[in-house]
Amino acid sequence: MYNHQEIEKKWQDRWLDGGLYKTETDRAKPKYYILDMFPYPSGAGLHAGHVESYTATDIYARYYRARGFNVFHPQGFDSFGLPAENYAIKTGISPVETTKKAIETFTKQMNSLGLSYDWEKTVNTSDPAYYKWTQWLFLLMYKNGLAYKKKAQVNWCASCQTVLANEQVVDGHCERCGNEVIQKDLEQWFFKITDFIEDQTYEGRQLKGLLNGLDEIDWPSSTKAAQRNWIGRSVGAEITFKIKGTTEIIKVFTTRVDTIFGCTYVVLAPEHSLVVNLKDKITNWSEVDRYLEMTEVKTNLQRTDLNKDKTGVVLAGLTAVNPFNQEEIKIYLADYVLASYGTGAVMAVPAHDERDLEFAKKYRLPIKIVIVPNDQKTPDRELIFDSAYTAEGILINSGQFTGLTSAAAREEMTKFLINSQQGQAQINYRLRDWLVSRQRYWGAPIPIIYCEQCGEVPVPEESLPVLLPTDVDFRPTGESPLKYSSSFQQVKCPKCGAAARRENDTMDTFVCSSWYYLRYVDCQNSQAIADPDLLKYWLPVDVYMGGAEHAVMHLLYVRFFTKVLQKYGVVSFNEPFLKLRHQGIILGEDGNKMSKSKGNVVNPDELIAGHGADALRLYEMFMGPLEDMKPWSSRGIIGISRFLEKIYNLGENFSGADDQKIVALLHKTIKKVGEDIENFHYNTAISALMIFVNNLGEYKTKNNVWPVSQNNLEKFILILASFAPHLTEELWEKLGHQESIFKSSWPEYDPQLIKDETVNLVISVNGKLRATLEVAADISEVEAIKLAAENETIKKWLEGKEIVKNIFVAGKLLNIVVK
RNA sequence: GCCGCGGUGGCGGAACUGGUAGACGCGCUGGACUUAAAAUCCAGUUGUAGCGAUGCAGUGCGGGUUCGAUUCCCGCCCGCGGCACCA
Repeated sequence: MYNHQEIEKKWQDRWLDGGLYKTETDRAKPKYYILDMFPYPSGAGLHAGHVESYTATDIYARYYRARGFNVFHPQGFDSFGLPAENYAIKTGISPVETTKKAIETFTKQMNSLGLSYDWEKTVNTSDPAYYKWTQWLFLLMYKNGLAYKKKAQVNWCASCQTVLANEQVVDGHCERCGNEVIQKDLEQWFFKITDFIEDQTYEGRQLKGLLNGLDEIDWPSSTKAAQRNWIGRSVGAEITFKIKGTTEIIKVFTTRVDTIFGCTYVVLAPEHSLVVNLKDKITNWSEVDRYLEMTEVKTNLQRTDLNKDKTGVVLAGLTAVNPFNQEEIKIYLADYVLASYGTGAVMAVPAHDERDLEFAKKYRLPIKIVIVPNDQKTPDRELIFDSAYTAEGILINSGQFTGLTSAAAREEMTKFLINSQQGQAQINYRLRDWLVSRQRYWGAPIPIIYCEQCGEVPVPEESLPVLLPTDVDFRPTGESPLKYSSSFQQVKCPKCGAAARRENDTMDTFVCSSWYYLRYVDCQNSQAIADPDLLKYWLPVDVYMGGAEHAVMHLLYVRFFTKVLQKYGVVSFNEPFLKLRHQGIILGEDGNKMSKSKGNVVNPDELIAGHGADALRLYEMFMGPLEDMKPWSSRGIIGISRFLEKIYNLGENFSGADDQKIVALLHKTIKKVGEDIENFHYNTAISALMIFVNNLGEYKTKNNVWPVSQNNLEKFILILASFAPHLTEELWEKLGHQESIFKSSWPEYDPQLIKDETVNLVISVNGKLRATLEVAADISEVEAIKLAAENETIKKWLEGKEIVKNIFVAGKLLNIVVK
């Protein structure tokens, strides 16, 4: 009987005690670095999604080891963060304690899945030996002007009592707790991620930026697209409008200079500095002031609500001048223009922009058509009044530019702007610098000291790490709890020695996870972030696996860090992860997202106890394509248990000579499973393994003996081993092997054996299948036509018809075209 | 609105560069074993007409290219994900 509990426990103990997964040091072998996104060690333990992605990489790691690669496959813990801190606030138990316990649980659970991690290579972001280097990296950024403090409108979550990065605000709400995010004017630390959007040259080296780097990596197109969207590059022009009778100017940004002859007014964001500067010239100030007050109390969410009516107010007494035709136009203030993007001002072209049209209709502003479709037919005014013509076309009513296409006009008009010094070509980005400071306790302290004399002073490298104090009150107050730790605050200025105070804020946990992948290779090193030789040998990561929810945030930040590290010579590569794959979300059995409240959560521990780790691994890989979202099925895993029991039975009851058909199928299966693993097509790999067993089963004798030689059975077990490590290791031992199956090589298939001698030749008439004939694989067209003509069914279909032609695909089909 | 991905039996899904649609698994139906059930084994299982051989229809919808289309092209519909008053 197949007793999975006994077998799995036995081998897990032996593997760990025997150091089976210890990273090899033989540098002669080609390396292969396979990495999982490390988990946040929550108190809830592993969930089905963890099992899915960790199993996927485990199979990959075992396969590449069998293929002769020096595989590096570590795992660690992203342990700083809010849940542990919030738990501490509730219970008074230190995050240090809860984190330690959670990591123990996670490690135990991962081992119970038979995952082949080398636990000597691990990281824990809340360990001072780790965050010392997080702080070191902060200083690297600081020294190179990439970390700076700035007062700005920032995102504030009142529930988490901290500021957030733009990436952590989803639809105006906190990514963590769902609370609505408000804007606050605060002084905060930023990383200059915007410096790395485009390619740059540094000390004679070409460094790829965040945009172009995407072209060189094998990542899902959706993830690349998400990053490009987030960066939001727009190519256009900056144009200067003079304000009549003053020395002031308005700069606007547009991607459609070609429409500028249709500009009938200019709009400023309420926060625009001109409003205050020109207060004296504005004749309706009380009205303007009322509008300013009204917009000030609105949240960002309210202001960017697409469904609301556009509002605005004219700046009476002011007139702007269109630099192309000297037309004098009105200036409006409206909160549909964002202060944070471009110049905070736009030229309004109602005929060719929906937003401007809506505003123009409401305030009865002129609408002037300057672009017509390529057929030169002027769209009628009624139509324009309904909906703006936003497509490109041919320019009309545009002075010397009339008749040009939109694309040509943009070029010519930009030249005109440059020559007349009224503007320039301009590229704008949506991406803002990364706000990294947090007013929370459970994170890496920012290594900065403030001195009355010397100002902002970085902590000297030799004083790192700046330890997170333990004498704190966790309760959030809107200021970092570190402020109230006396041990933390007692510090002398590193420059002048006078009494000073520390920076109270900690770093965003995404900073900790932006570099962990390189620490694994030398995780004990206290002298350097990692030994350059080790970095050179193992990096970059060959395959990275994790959830698609990190498409922007983690995956963008980690690329940014890598580019910084490359620029300053810490690493020699530009992109951290050559190949990236996402595991799909596993839904509850009811098709909904798993959640405690819905009661549809599946528990890996229970499944391992009931069906075994091998069954759980195999089933999650069999459910469907790895990257797809798919519902759990408690029946489905039973099908896998049946399959594994069959194999156990096969391992105990086999004998005899091989059937040639079975041997051929075995070699085909070896080929298919290998190729499928390489492409992460685990579902079809498992299907192929099942087909082999099913076919072998058909030749089974009456007394239940499987007709296969030990030699060939071993080959089958070897290709199954990556999926079901425990069962295959057990059978391997039963077959008389002393050494682990995971020290064996992947079996080679014989190309001669997988060639079919006969094939089912499809005979179709006018493309419709009418018969299949079993024929020699190398049958000629002439022979095939002859055989088809003799076939009764085919005869019937050809009766009274004239054969126009025959299409013959060797070894596949013959299509007879008749009239 | 823009960008990315997808739509195939009762269900999860398979189908290489256009060439037997529905592999594999679940479920279901019938049978064997059993006092009975579970487990296991055998047969069947896209719909439809037919006792049957077999025919017809069929991969979201409408067109097209082709000897032949789930696969390629055009136009739609629907779902998921990203961005979004970003000018």
